[in-house]
Formats: sequence, structure tokens, C-alpha cells
Amino acid sequence: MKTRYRLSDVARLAEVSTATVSAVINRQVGRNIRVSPETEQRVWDAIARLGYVVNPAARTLASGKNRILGIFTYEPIFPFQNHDYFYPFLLGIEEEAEAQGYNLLLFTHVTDAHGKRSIYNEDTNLLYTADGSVLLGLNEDKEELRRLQEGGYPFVYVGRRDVPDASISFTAADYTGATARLVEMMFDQGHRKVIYVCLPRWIESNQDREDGLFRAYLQRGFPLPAEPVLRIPTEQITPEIVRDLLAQGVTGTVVENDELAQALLSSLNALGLSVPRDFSIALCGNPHHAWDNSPDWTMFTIPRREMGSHAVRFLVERLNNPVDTSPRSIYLPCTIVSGQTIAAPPGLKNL
Amino acid sequence: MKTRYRLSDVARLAEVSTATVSAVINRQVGRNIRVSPETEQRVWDAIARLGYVVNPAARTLASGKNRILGIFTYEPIFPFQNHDYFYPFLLGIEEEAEAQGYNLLLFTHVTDAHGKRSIYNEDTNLLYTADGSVLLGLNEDKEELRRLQEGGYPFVYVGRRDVPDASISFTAADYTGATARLVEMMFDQGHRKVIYVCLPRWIESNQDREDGLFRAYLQRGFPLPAEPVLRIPTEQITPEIVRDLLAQGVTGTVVENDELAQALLSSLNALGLSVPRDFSIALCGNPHHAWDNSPDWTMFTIPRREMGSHAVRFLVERLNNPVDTSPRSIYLPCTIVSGQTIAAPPGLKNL
DNA sequence: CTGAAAGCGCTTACAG
DNA sequence: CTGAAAGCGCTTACAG
Repeated sequence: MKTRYRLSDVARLAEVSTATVSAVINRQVGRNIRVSPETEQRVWDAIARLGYVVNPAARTLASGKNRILGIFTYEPIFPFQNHDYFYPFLLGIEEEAEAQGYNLLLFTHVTDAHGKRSIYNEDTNLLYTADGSVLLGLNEDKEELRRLQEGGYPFVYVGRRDVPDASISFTAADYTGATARLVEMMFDQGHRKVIYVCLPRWIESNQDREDGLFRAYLQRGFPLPAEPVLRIPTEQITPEIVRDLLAQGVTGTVVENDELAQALLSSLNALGLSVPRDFSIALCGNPHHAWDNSPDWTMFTIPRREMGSHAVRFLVERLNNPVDTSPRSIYLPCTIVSGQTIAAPPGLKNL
Repeated sequence: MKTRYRLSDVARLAEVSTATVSAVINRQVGRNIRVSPETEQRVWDAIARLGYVVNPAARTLASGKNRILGIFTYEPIFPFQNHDYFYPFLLGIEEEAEAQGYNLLLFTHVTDAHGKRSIYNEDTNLLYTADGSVLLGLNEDKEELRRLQEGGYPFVYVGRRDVPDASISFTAADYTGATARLVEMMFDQGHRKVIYVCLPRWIESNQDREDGLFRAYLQRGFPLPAEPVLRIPTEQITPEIVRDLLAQGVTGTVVENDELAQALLSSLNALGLSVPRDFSIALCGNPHHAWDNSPDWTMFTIPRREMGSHAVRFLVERLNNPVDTSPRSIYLPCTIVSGQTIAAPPGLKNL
């Protein structure tokens, strides 16, 4: 392996100072620094002759920047299961990074001593290799995010994240608006008791969808059901549960995910009922899986690609203007997909 | 944004030298360097108290390594079209990188002045940011690869690459063996005239598949047809072409890709013939697209994941042992998929 | 228009 | 067992 040439080698060969070489390779000539065309040509010749290539680490150390954006995910980034989940985000991130002239660093080596993926590993912030980072994943560690924000490190979360005692930048899907829209579609069909069914865990997107439900009731002035939200694990959805809902007069639901929706569907079928004839269901987001017996869901899709590209845009804005550290956020519109799973409630059809 | 603490700040607070702090955070204690347990504890306390995090750029500059592996692709890495193509490679690369404790740098910002993706941009080798790189893509620039190899930069190509005047490391699929296997399967059914149909372009994998065809003939001792390889653009495959093949006594083909195979199928159908009753076809690799009217191809699949992980393994071996710069290569076995597109040739069925 | 020099924050012989 | 210091290869005021 031959030794690499240094900038000073180029300077010596071209008979100029290192400052001049630096100015030439960084296209500073004509800006604050002046170099005569002949001198510049000598520098380029010397570079070509030696086959000189700049050392990015040294450049980074000296300038404090390296035009690298990190991608940190709280779940493995390229697993089989999450394949279709992460991909559209990455697509948007890559597109925008390329457009902005940044490379992407995938933080793959991030499991700590306990086997957990985390940003701080033995007090080392792994992300510092990159000028700024895009963060993704459902199982984030809020305390880490707070610490990261406090440390002044530039990052943007893909997906709304509520961090106690901190305000962070994020790009989110407008779950609230999209969910409200689905509920209103049911209202338009004559439904009056529509509830939200979700898993029993507090996450921001569930909060947002719940808010969407409430907003729809508020806007239409319909009375909110006594139990507007059903928090339940998928495996606990049974025909009895569904019979209970029907007894309460519920005629339709918006549902967090496809597993829950499929479970509801199965229970309805077990009772001899069908969707949307006897009950309406709409899905709040993209299905996670391909199902054999999946109906054509009425649902909305999450603008993943746009969430990714906007995250990069926020990050680059922040890096270009380090003075303004105020957090930024955006709610991107979801797309409603009109399927075959909502219709007028059965009571109305009897009229 | 508060200023970050430096290693020297930790040293001052712990009342030790920077060398000691460096030894502690790099786990050198107990190896060549000795630090008393009390001193070490003081260092860790100081680190915790300041919230010190190491600066990777400085570390890289000083040590010459950064435990980052690059991924360079000659096509955009996350486009819609190549989604399913690149993904399995990335999966294997990520798995192995994680296992080996390396992060991955995706070189996204690599288009030169002419809009072409290239490693050398204005005489700068973009890859030098990473300790070593995995290269992928069909449209590689051999001259660049030669230059890269000559420069001593550690890299591994995913897919066999023949570079004039250079010998590079790669991980390949055993196209030759798998193609020979398909041809022999046809021989076993009674075929004697099986040809290879491919696009009219020279690429390594076509060379390998062709070799597979020849190998099968050689092993069985059957005479090679006068025109054993048909090089033809997809759109030029017509019923006339196929009628010609049949007239030559060809009863089956192994085919480069699914587009060609589908075109053959259409032409056969247009002649009132069907597969595999009248003609056998086997596919040499994974289909690129999902087709509406695709038969259940007899084919082989390319071990993409393994190709990716082996590339990382080669790279890490090279980095761990910089003295041995000899190129490494491996041919990984493909998996034969028994479909419904080969059968005994029609002549035999009449007996 | 150009150069000498400090500094970025680490690692690593080397000296003691 | 620990410290002083050179060096990694750049950038960037600053001086002229």
C-alpha cells in the first residue's frame, strides 16, 4: 500500500502554500481568497500528478463538518419484517440527501451492553460522526432524545415525538386530520356511534388518531359515545367483545392497524355478520401485512417518503443556519383510500 | 449550543494525562498500558460529570481508522425499480457489518459533473471517508475499479467483476454451476439441443451462464449445437425467431432473465405452442418483475444476502490484516427452484 | 495576491 | 504506573 499524498505535498510540488491549495480544492478562489489562474492551474496539475485525494477526517476535524447525515433507527434498519415499513422513509431521505449534497451514515453498530439499540453507548454519543441525524423507529428512548436535544446535536425525528421537558424537531403524518376525515365519511353515511379501536399502549400516533375522532364529533356536534376508545390487545378481540359493541349501538370503527381490523372482521364473521353490510371499519394507516382474506379497506396511507425527505430538509436548514436551534415540525397530509369497508349502518338500510 | 468538552478537559478534571484518558476510553487498560483502578474510576467519573463524548473525526485522523464501511452503488440505491434488487444485498451487508462492529456509510452524493455516478470526482476518491467499501451495481466503470485497486483502497465488489490489468476482490453467485444444473435437468428429461438466450451485451454473469451451458454439454459428452448461444434484444424475439429455433431442433433454453423468457413464451403461444409441452424454458436467476401471466418458472435464485454478508467479511478480514492485500473471491451456490416449465421434449412423448 | 502558523481533538511512541 | 509531546492532515484567521 503506497503512502497517500498530503495537501502539503501538493503545495510543495506546486510551489504554493497549503492555504492556497486548500482554497483551490474548496472552490474558495474568487470568493474571499484570490489566486491567480496560473497558480491555480499549477495546483490542479500537481493534484493530478500525485493523484492526491483529500482526507475527509482531517477536513472534518479542521472544519467541524463532513457533509454526512446519520440515520439512526430504534429497530434494525434492514430486517425482513420491517422491510416495507422503513423503505419508503429511506427513499425520501436518500432523495433529499442526494439533492442537498450529503452522504448518509447508517448507524448499524449501536447495540449497547444490554443488547438494546441506543444512541449513547458508554457515554459516547454515536451520532457525532455525522453533522446531523435523522431518527426513526417506534421504540424510541425519550430520555435519550431529551439528552440529545439538550446536548445541541442537530436531529429530526421521523414521526411526531413528545419528549418530556424538551421540544424536538419532527416530521409527522397528519393522523388527526386523516382520522377525522374517515370518521366524517362514516357520519356522512349515517353513522352516529363510531369508536376508535387501538392497542393498549400510549404512543403519539394513537393520541393523534384519538384526537381525530374527537375532532370529528366536535365538528359535527354529535354526542361522544360513553366509551369512544377501545384499547385492547389483538388476541383479546372476541365475538363477545364485538357483540358488546353492537349492544352499545356502535355501528362503525376506525382502527389503529390491520391486525386489529382483521380480528374485528373475524369476530363479526363468527357472529354471522359482514362488513360493511352490518358494520363499518376503516383503517388508520397502511396495512403491515399482506392478508389472504383481506377486504378492500377504506383507509388512509402515511406519506412516508415525504416524511423522510422533509426530515432531511429540516436538518439541512438547521445545519446551514446553526444559530437558529428552534425545533421545527410539520404535519404532512395522508391520502384517503376509498375502499369497500364502510357503508350506511344497518338501521338506516331498513328504512 | 454549548461547547463540547474535549478529552483534555476530562484529563484536567481527573488530574491525569490525556494518554491515560485515551487508554481508559479505548479499553487499553490491562493491555499494553497500566492504569490503577482508582485512577480509572476518576476518569470515568470525570467523563460522566462532563458528559464527555469522543470526537470520531479526531479519532479517525489520529488512528487512521473509523470503523465505517462504505456502500457505493453504480445505480441509485433506493429507487423504486431497484427496490427488490438491492434490498437482499443490503440486508446481508447490514447483518455482517453489525456483527463486526462497523457502521455503514451510504454514498449517495456521488454524481459527477456529467451526472454519472462515479467514485472519482474531480480527482477526489469519495470512498476514503470509509475504512473500506462494498461496491454494487451493474453499470460499473472498470477503469475506476482498476484505479481504485491500484490505489490500495480496500473494497469488495458484490458480483464477479473482470477488471482489465487488475485483480479485485468480489463475492459472486455460482452462475456457472447453477446454469449447468438447469441444462442437465433438461438433458435428464431427454433434451439434447438446449441453448442459452441472453441480451447482446457482454457482462460477467452472462459469461458465467454460458460457461455453465458448455460445462453441461462437456460433462454429458453431448455435441454442442452449432449456435449454442442466442444473443438478442427482448423486443426482437418474434414467432419467426422461435420457429427458426425449432427448425434447428432446439427443444429447450436456459434464459438470462424473465423479460426474455416471457417474450419467448409469447412467441411460442403465438405459434400455438405451449410450455413445457412443446418447449422447455428455465430461468437463470430471480425474476425482475411480477408478471400477470407468468408460469411457475423452473429457475435458480441468487444468494444475494450471502453475497452481501461475505463481502463485508472479506473487507473486515482485509482491514484486520492490511499486510495481505491479495484479492479474495468466492462463488456462492444458487438454489434451484423446480417449477413447471421444463418437461420431456415433444419428440420423446410421441414414442 | 500569498505564506507562516495556530488549531481542530484525538492516538501513540517514548521517556521516566 | 503516568506524563509531555509529536503527529495525524486539514482549515482559517492573520499578517504582509
